[in-house]
This record gives sequence, C-alpha cells and structure tokens, in this order.
Amino acid sequence: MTDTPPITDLSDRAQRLLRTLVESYIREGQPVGSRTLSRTAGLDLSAASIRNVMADLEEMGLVSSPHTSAGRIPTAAGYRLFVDSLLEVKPLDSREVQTLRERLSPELETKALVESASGLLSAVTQMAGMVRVPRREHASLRQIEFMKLSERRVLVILVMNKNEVQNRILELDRDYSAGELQQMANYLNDRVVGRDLASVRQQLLREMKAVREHMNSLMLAAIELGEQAVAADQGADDVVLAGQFHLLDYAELTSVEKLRQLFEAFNEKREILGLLDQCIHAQGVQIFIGQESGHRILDDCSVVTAPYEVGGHVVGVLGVIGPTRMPYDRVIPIVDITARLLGAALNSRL
Amino acid sequence: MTDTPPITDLSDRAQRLLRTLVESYIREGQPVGSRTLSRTAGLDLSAASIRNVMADLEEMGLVSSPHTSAGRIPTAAGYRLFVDSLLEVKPLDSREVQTLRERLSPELETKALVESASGLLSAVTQMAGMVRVPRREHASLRQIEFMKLSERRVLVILVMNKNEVQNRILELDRDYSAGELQQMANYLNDRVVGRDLASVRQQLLREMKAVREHMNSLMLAAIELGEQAVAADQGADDVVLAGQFHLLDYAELTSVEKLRQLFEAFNEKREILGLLDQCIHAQGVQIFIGQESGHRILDDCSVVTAPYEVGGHVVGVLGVIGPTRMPYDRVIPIVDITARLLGAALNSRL
DNA sequence: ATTTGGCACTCTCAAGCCGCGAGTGCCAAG
DNA sequence: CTTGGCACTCGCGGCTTGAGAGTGCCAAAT
Repeated sequence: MTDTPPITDLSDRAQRLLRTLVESYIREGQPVGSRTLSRTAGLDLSAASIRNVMADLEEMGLVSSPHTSAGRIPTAAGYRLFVDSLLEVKPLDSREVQTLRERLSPELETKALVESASGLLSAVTQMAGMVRVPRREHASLRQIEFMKLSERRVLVILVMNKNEVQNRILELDRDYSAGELQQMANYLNDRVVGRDLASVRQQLLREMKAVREHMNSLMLAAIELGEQAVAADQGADDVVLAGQFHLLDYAELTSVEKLRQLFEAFNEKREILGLLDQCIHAQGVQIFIGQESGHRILDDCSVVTAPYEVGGHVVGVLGVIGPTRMPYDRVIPIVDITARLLGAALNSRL
Repeated sequence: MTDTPPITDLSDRAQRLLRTLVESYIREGQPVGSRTLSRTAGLDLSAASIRNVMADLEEMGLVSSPHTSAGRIPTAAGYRLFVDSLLEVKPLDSREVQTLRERLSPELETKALVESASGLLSAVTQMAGMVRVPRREHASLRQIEFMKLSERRVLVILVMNKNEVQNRILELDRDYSAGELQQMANYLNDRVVGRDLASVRQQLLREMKAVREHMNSLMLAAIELGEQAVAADQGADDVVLAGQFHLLDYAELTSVEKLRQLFEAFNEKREILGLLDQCIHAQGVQIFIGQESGHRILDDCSVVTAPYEVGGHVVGVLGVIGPTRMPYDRVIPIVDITARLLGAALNSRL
C-alpha cells in the first residue's frame, strides 16, 4: 500500500531536495552534489544531512550517481515524480502567447499552418518540434465538382472550407460527357454537402448496395466516383518536423552513433508517426520520459505531446522532442497552448 | 603560359602518384604515406623516390600533410586537378540505371517525383541529396477554370499537364455570377491555352494596357483575374533535401559546432537555394570542392550539381552534398543520370 | 533522535611523461 | 636519376600522478 504512490513515502524535506536537484540539473546539466544542495535548497541543513537523504533517494531509484564521486542526477523515475508532483508550471507571459497567436493565423492554409506550428514549437523551445497533420475524417465537405481533363481522366475538386481545397485525378472506366459529370456532381452535392468525409463515405457505400438494381447507371457511377473521390485521405499519414538540429546542442546526446540513428528516424518519420498516433487519444498534455515512449531511439529523450481539436474532435497531435533534462515547466505550457491555438486556427475557418 | 594549366607542369609520374593518392584517400580516409604509394601505384619505385615527388606536389599546393609524420592528403587544389584531369568516371551499370528509372516514373505527380529524386540521390550516394523544384515559367497551360466558393472568393484551377493541377483561391473586388465566371474562363482559355505561364502573363499584361478603354468591363476583369491567377508561382522558391543524416558518418566533419551550423543551414534552406540557383545556368555536371562554393558552411564539403531540363529549357538543378573526399567517379554519373531521368519524367507527361 | 563535523576513501579529469610506430628529409652510394 | 640508410619529428595510446569533488560512515553535539 505504501509503494505504488511513492510520493507518500517522501518527507517534505526529501521532496524539496529532489525538486531542487532536478531543477538544478535541468538548468546546469551537471551532477549536483550535497554541498550545492545545502547552499541552494534553502533548508538550512548541512551537506552531511543532505547526504543521508540523497542515499535514501538513491535507494528508491529516484536519483543516481554517474560514479562514486560525482553528484547525483535524476533517473527517469525521478523526473517522473518531479513532473507529476513537484513541478510548478510557469504560465506563459501574454506577450509570448500573442506571438504564437499571430504566427498561427487562420488565414493560412492547412499545410502552412502546420508547418508554422512545428517551426514555432522548435524555435520557442530550442528543441525539435513535430506536428501530426490533421486527419480529415471529420472535416465537413462543402462542395464537390468534377472537371474533365481528357477522355477518361477527371479532376475531382473537394472544397473543404474557406482556405482548403483538395483535388484528385481519377481514371474512369469509360468516357463521360461534361454534362454527365455535371449531373453526377449535382447528385452528389445534394446528399453530401455539409457532412464529414467519414460519414459521406459510409453513406455512399450504403447507397451503393441498396440501390444497385433499381437505379440508373449514371447515379450508380456517380456514387462510385464519389466513393473513389473521398476514399483515400492521401498524404494524411504525415508528420511535419522542424528544428531537429537543435538536438545537436545537448551534450548528453553526443554519442555520434545515437545521433545518427535519431536523425535517421527523423528522416524516415515512421517511428515518429507511431509515437504520435499512440497518444492521439490522450487528453491534454502527455509526457514520455526516457524509455517510457517505448521507442529505443528515444531512450535518452523526453517527449511532450498534446492533441489538438477541431469541431470537438481530436484531429491531430503535436509536440516536441528534447533531452530528458528539458525545462518541463516551460515546455508543457508551450505545447499545451500551441495545440489549442492550432486547433482554434483550424476551427475558425470552417 | 605554363602556370595556368598546371597539368603541363606535372610529369606522368607525378600525375600517376597524385591520382593514386587521391583515390586511396577517398577510399580509406587516411593520410597516405610514401611506402603505401610505392606498393600500390604500380610504378616500381622505392618509397624514397616517391618522397621526392611528394615534396614537389606539396610545394605546388596539391597535397599537404596534417603533421610531420603523417602521410599526405589532397588539398582542394589537388582534388580539383584530380577531378579535371585524372578522374576516370565509372559508367553506372545498367541495373542501377534501371532502378533509378523505375523510381522516377512519369506517373508520379511533380512533388512526389522531386522527393523521390532527392531521396534516390541520397540513398545511392550515401550523402545528402537536394533538388531545386522545377520552375514553371515554361510549363504550358492546358486549361483554366474558375469555381465560385462564396460571394467574393473564387477558386482558380490551372491544369498544367496530365499529372499536375494547381489551384489558388482569389479574393475578388466584387461578386461575379457563375455565368460571368464561365465567360471569363472561356475568354481566357481561348487565348492562353498551350502557352507557357511566362508568356501568358506577358500577353495578359499587354492586353490589359491595350484594351483598357474599348473593352467591356467583364473582359477586363477576366484579364485581371487571369493575371492574378498566373502571377506568383508560390512555393516555387523551394528545395527538397534528403538524407542529411548521412553526413554524420564522415569523421572529418565531426566538429559538433560545424555540424550544427550545417544542419541549421539545411533547415533554413536559404543558403542551399542560393547555391543551387547560382549554377542553374551551367551546362551539365558542376563540381564545387571545399571553399569553391563560396559558402562558409560548406568549406569542408564538396557539392556536385546538374541542371535538368523540360522541353529544352533548364527548369531546375539537383545535386548532392558530401565530404570533399567523396567518390567523384561514382557520384558524378549518378547526379548526371538522375538529372536526365528527372527531366525525362517531367517531360513525358506534358 | 536528529544533526553535524570530521575523516578516510573513491573516482574522474587534466597534465605530464614515455615509448612505439609511421613517416619524413636528406645524403651518399649505386 | 634512383635507392638504401639514417637521423629526426610527431601523434597516439598507455601509464602515472596530483588535484578536486563528492561520498559514506562514525562519533560527538544538540
């Protein structure tokens, strides 16, 4: 009963010391000794007393020493406790929020908006930023049009909202006249407009089965064409990274081999995509410290993510990757606010 | 007369030795001593004799020794001479060409094609690949259509070729009916289709001045709208990079600070863009060794580029960035062929 | 019972030293 | 002109050493 929430095991003093230690290590990047703690923790204890506490903390697996006579550094568990119970999150000052808001203008088109968000995350935190591009399942469809390109090729135009238009080129099974295409578009517009892509797709599939016999072939073709048009959300399996190079600044990641692997992973994106997708259903900011993310390559890193919403649905995730000793008190609100602002920007153009 | 083409100053023997030295250094990455050269150059000379030649080469600034008792390594000038006069370019074997050709299928849309090219360059050479996206000035226009989105917003669709469609959203000064938009489109299609963007733009500007008075206002509006539509080739100022992480493998670039700057430059792209633009008018493969590129960040790198053409016009440049000791004999034909294949792929879908 | 000063101990890190190996330059003999 | 020989230089890995930082533990003090 006393070991699952280790916080109850910890005296105020131990908590205070752990907190000071973590803060100091995050700031300086160097092991913290008892002497330093006795000076900075404001507890008016001698170094010797502090050493006793540190020995306890070490036994609990919250801190460790790189070698006998270095100070202590937090372990992953130490960071975890720190983040969960000891951290005081600094609210961003309104000037910073204002800057973020300006750079995430609803006027931008989706891609630019996402790139801007990723760039901002990296610039503001001095770490790597990442944004999972928004899923479109719940984006509602405003209008659908066909445009004949050549005999069997037709351009499908899906108008999503004020600032976003998608188009796809489809290969048809036979030649349709411009008039036929217009009819098909009208037919589809009648029954899909204002609905979201996912439900449109479902409905089209349903209708296709239901009316196959007693329906004229043009309608059937229309449905099929519509289905094809809204089917694959191509390119949606993507994530936009920015500022990876910032990670070169952190000495603790300096094993060239590790760095290489990390950058290779950034290049491939697959792993990052998996990471982000796995926390798309979490509520609010989520933090993975060290191995918690489950991805080997990120063992020495921490990841802070937050989902963002449009129209009440989570449509994507964004976050940053940095060293485990990142300034969580700043990073957490930044990621949080950026997610809200990105959501808001996407939302306000529906 | 004897100093501009230093090749005439060099005895056959010296050339042979320089060549062997450069090849060996490119392969091994380590200073080459006289002993090694005497064994590998196939000249049947003792190490002592070779030392004499090496002293000459050093005096000419073609090689240098990192310290008294290491072997010699090529200087930038040495690489230059090697590349200009001593290099035997290996033709790619047809299997490799075939692979490249398959991955650069004309079926892909422009963006995918460019990304594929960049990825291939990096994967095949194990260095960083880069592709300047094609300019569209000379891309001919097939069709132009307008689609009304809301009162004053209209979607302009520019059909460029079989696999490429551009669209832009324009804000209008007044409300046009769907019929008016159709008329405008017809008017524009009559006079622009099949011409390239640049000349279309010029013509529209000319007509705008010429007919301002005795023309009905709809035509004038059509011209203005058309002008706006083809005006800015947005997003064309771009370059697609790939495989930057490969550069982490080369020990000679291992000063973390330099690497950081390099990756920062990759991130910003501006500098890379400048580099590529500066060699867009060169014919065929161009090589910058060390400082020759004029960009500080690339002092320890070499750059190999080649422009690619569509319809007889150069529309872009591609290339690779790697260490000065890159295997030029392989890299040069790879860059060359990739440029040709990319051009061909873009061309065959006009 | 907790806190503290003291002390012995451990370990890293930087500096210095040493000998090896690789390579050079030069010279005199071939 | 070429070559073997020889003295010399220099970087590198290994070893030692001393300083500094920090720990753990104990006995005395509060």
